[in-house]
Amino acid sequence: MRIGELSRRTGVSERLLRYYEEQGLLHPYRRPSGYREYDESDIATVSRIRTLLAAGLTTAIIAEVLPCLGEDEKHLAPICSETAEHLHRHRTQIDECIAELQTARRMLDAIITGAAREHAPTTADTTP
Amino acid sequence: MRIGELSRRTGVSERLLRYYEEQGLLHPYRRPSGYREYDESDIATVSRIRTLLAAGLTTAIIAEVLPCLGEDEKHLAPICSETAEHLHRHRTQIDECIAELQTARRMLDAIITGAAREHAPTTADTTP
DNA sequence: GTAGACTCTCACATCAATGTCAGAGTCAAC
DNA sequence: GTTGACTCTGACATTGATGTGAGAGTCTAC
Repeated sequence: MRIGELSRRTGVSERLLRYYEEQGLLHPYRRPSGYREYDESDIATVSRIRTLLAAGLTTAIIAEVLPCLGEDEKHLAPICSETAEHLHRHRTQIDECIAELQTARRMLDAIITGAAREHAPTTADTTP
Repeated sequence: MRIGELSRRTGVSERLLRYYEEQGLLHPYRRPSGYREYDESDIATVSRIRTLLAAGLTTAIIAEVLPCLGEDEKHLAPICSETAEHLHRHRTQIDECIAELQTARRMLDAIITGAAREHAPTTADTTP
């Protein structure tokens, strides 16, 4: 498919799709005309890129990490230890962030519940 | 303490500490001279800010979330229904954010595990 | 073949998180 | 009361992820 379709199907602007290619995250082949040609798997790749970007990774890191995430969870390429080091640190940060957010969530829960019931339980079970 | 000490103790530049204040994340009181005066709890706050920023949240979001991470679980103030409405929306946002981060975390996990073991289990137990 | 939609490259703009610098005021120790 | 370290505000620069627009080439359906 061409860039317009990929853009529509992923919700990511064409500008960004070109940018991701420039950063080495996507590698569409080119028609003789120069038009980019993407395949179905690129949809999943774009989705992954968005997830990792949203989690605070940079395109540089993602470029190193993406080859480790094969089409369907087959991460074929091994990564250098430096990158692994970085990933470890970032994972820890994400863990901390999740923990913070969960704390915030519990707190909100307590407030909301308390507002509804006129008092706040210390430990609220809020699992959806 | 003044800004220099907080900067040294948190490792965050004075420039950023002022920026965080500008964004509503910190609220030091001011001496008559205009000097900012921080207290001990601001160290923890700055640490939280760094964690949340590193995980991809914006200062705007953090500004809304931070008050929910109170010093010691004191959320006594009763709230109007409009505020409750807001809290509900916010809780949803936090839930989405947590879900996104968990997705990213699983992704990182797969990569790290795959790199370490040369093959990847579908569900990796990576709790430290 | 041609019109309209699509794509190309390239360049400039923006936004958030940062850094850096300048000039002026403040604090503390001597 | 003076000096050196600290702080203030304010302005400009940068970097990474984005948006936007221009001008030229390409595709497709008629």
